[in-house]
Amino acid sequence: MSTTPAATLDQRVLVVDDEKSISDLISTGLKFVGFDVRTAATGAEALKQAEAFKPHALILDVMLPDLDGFEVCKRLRAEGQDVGVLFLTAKDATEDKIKGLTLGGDDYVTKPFSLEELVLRLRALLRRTSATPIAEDEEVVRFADLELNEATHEVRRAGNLIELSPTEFILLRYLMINADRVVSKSQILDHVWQYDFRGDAGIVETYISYLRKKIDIYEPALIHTVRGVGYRMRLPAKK
Amino acid sequence: MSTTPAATLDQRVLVVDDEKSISDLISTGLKFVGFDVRTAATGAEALKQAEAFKPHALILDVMLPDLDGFEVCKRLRAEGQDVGVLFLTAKDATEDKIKGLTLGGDDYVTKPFSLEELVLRLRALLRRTSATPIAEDEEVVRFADLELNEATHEVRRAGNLIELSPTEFILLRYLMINADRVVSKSQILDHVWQYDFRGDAGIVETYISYLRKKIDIYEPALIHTVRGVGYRMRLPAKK
DNA sequence: CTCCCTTCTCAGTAAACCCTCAGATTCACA
DNA sequence: TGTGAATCTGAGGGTTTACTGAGAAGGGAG
Repeated sequence: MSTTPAATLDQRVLVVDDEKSISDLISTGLKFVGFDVRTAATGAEALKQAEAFKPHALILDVMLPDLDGFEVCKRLRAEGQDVGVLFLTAKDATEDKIKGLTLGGDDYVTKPFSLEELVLRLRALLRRTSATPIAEDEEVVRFADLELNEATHEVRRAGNLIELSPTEFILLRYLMINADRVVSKSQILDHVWQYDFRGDAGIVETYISYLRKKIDIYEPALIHTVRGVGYRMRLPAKK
Repeated sequence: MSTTPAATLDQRVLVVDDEKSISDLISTGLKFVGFDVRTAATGAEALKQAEAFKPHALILDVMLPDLDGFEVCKRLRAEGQDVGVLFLTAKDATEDKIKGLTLGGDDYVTKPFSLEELVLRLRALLRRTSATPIAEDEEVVRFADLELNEATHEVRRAGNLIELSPTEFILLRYLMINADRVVSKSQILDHVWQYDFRGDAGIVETYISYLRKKIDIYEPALIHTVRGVGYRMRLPAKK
């Protein structure tokens, strides 16, 4: 859905959350973009699964019914499992627990999150923790004369710098990654907006409008409406 | 995260501390910037490890359950192991023990420290103790017309000397080392602030503000906010 | 002990952002 | 060409986020 499966094929991710709705959401989303996913609902189960599954990364809720996320992480590391961890935390979580996470390449995402945001952070984490050094342009998404850099958060069209708000940035990235494909408004809503968003899909139209005013003031227009279906990023049809 | 791994690749460091949380912190941080790290929890273990591992440097807590740090150091030297040592001491340690250390090229850092500070001192120590003479500008970080000298602790912009407090210095250095990349407030907190800091990430905003008033009174501004993400040091965008 | 520097907190202000809504516009199809 | 549905977009309000000045707390130097 969001990138070509080949790019992440064989990357194993263990998702640990006791809310089934959340772990389902994440697991479906990740499977779709090509990860090999397992889930666990408790800390104990996570430890057991990790041993057999040998994941490249963990997505780990800090609030679990038995052990907390940090404890799970600690025990894994003690066993020598060298695995990057992406923690899920409530927004108002006490910051002192969070502190120190980014040192070892781990990271955290606050609930509620959007799928794209999660995948983005997961990929960044896997890049950091993998042995191979980070190739410069692994962090750049391109389409036509559009260029979106995840490391610098810069967006350029034909070399011109474009300022985007956070939501605009994620939306544009989603469109670019799905270039040439039609994505529906509800798909966009599911991926780009936080999962607890309970508003109208009309918000997507608003943001598409914002984007057009920023990136399609240049020729040719790249964002196209497919009436009754959704949106599609493409170059003008040849001939 | 903080420097290019290549720069320190293959440098072996032995970390000796009986508090696991501390040695973990240091070890993850150092591994991440490219050092080859081993750990030991006691003086005896340290001596054993050192023999096999042949580290280029030691990070050595002075308070160990068996031998104290100085004793470990003495015995190593007696065996002919010529290795630089970075001592870790409590803030209130008797200074007379510490004095005289810097004569031999060794150094010390007081607990609690920040990771960047530790890495900074470790690198300086390795430069001093390595056989190859110290290249002058290995100790200078540059970005645009900004110049930060690690040896003299001097900062200049367009030639003008700028007075910075210790925290401001480390923060600026962190931004410069990560020039062009966006660094989040939690990343900054994890690297620049002491590991026992239990405050709000808002402190980072305050210090960014301090820095701006000192270095961005010159044109062009170099410290840029990426709303919702973090900060980024960069030259003005072309176009 | 006093003064000065530094660190950190807090709160008020300013700005950016997100979202809703409604009127205008476009499109498909009869 | 007329009509309804879908889409576009400007305006505005409420919320969030960042900036900055003021001041308390702590430590070190003289």
